[in-house]
Amino acid sequence: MPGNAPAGSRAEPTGDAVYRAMREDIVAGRRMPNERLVEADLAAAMHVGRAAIRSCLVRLEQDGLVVREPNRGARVRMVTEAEATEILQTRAVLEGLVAREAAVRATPDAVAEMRGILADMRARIDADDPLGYSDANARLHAAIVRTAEHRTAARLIAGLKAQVVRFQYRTILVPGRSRSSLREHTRIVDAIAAGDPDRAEAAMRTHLSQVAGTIKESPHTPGAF
Amino acid sequence: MPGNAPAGSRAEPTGDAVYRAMREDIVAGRRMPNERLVEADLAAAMHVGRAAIRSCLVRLEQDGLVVREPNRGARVRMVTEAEATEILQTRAVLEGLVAREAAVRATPDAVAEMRGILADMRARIDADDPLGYSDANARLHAAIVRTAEHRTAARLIAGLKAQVVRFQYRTILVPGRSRSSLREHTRIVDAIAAGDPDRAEAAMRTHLSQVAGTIKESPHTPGAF
DNA sequence: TCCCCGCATTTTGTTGACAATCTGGTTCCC
DNA sequence: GGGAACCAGATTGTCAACAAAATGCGGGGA
Repeated sequence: MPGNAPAGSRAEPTGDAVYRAMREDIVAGRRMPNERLVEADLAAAMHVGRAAIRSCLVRLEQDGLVVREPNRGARVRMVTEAEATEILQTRAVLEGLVAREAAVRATPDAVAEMRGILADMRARIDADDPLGYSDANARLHAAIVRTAEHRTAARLIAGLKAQVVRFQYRTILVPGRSRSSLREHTRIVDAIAAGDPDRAEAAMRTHLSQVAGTIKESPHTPGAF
Repeated sequence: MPGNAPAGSRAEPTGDAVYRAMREDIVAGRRMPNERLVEADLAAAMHVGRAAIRSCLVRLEQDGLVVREPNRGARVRMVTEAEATEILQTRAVLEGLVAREAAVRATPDAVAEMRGILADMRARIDADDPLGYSDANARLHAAIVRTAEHRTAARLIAGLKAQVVRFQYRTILVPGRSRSSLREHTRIVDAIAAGDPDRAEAAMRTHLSQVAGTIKESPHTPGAF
């Protein structure tokens, strides 16, 4: 087991904290796309040296969350609709791989957890709680990724997800989407429980294709975040 | 077209050049795994400030090519065999996606180019030139990726490839591997030429499964690079 | 009125020095 | 003799100041 990050140990004192905070700001939409990220301002706002900000911006650029032009500074990266589609296609095959691995490795405990989350999702639909549903949705995908024990795919998926959370909110408001989504998720979990990798992968891929289709069809809401 | 890096423009004056050089050093194996990367030394060796090296190391860490521990510096990342397998699995699904897209988008010109490369590969086998074959191999994959016009997948694949080039050389020496490899590649190109996405994806995935299998079965050669 | 040129401002890129931390060997005490 | 504290060397993390570059504005000329 190649030492993954020991959860308890301290990482880069300031640098890592700043990175996480900034990243969270961007993915949560607190920083608007195309917003300029001036190093001095950020440093002052976060009570930290400019060097830390700089290093952080480099990392975020590598993550694809910001763009940095040579002598013109950094801006929050604008993800176009076409690119969001690309990203979702990519996520689809990666999560397909993860579902496949999960089907191979799933323990009864893991399956039980997934079924529990499915039940929660159903409850959220009945309670007409789209945000709660969305949250349970995320938990289910996370559980599948965890079960797969595939660090490489997990890392890539996390990176891609961060780039498109902004588009996510569109799907959770489409009427009737939740019910079909739940059906799709149930099929995925069934395949994993049955230990059928092919079916698990196929189910995951059709699920994410549906999501992509929903995003493409849903209307633009430019400044709506 | 969301402005990709305009090839001709100048990027970060020093930073980008240093990054590319260092990356090439690691990928090409001129820096051994686990080798310590001391900022001051690198800065002196490359005639550049420590800040540039620092920024470069941060980028390489995000690429997964180096590991940086808090106050203990950076080292070239050691990729275990198990991890190489993970990476190849991931590449398999990503290149599968790319092959699928290529099948949809392929123009007659693109297909002609691929067939030309296939012919070259055949010639290299007959000439008993494994390095030339390996090179043509890379060119074919690159041509497929180019045809697919899928920037997201292309970026991820490039990142993964960089991490495992070190293992690549094992496969090209396995006797008889070249001929089956050529067969697999021919099937991929046939499917792309026929505009059959499903078959293209399947062919690419079986091909990369074979590669993964070959790597796993081939013997360790610890210090051999 | 419109366009082009030069200047001041803003912001990034770079350098150097200093502080904090870790490593490894040494010494002192039991 | 063994183990723990300690000290010197090395290396990273941080900061402040300087230099280079780009942007935007205002003035001058056609």
